[in-house]
Amino acid sequence: MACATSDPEFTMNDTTYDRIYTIVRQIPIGHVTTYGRVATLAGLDGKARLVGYALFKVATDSPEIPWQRVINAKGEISHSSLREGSDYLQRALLEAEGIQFDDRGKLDLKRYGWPTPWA
DNA sequence: GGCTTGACCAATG
DNA sequence: CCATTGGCCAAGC
Repeated sequence: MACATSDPEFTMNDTTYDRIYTIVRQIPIGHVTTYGRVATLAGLDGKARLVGYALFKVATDSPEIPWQRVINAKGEISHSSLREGSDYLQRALLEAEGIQFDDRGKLDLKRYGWPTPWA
């Protein structure tokens, strides 16, 4: 099979997941985005559910992906039964990037939202 | 191949 | 603000 692409990251087929990985990797430090936003940027507008599901799978398989910078539309960190207890870890990682959280564990999307400027 | 579950979102009441 | 509903797609059984 002929692979004309020189980039090892784009040698894979443009599957749903590969697009999500690419978007998440482009999130700069100190900024965050929502699942819906990633879905839209990945061409999966309205399918935010896929982002969450796919991202979770790659999170454990691809530590190079800053999945911690992806949160829900409420500007809060989502948590699942499996990740319950690790929610603090995600928050700690974001705080380490200079992101401040509210008492309720929320952050200001207007300030940390990406891509900027936030709508 | 059909049913259930899932890190979601937007709209409605 | 919280609860409920509909939608969308993929993976597991």
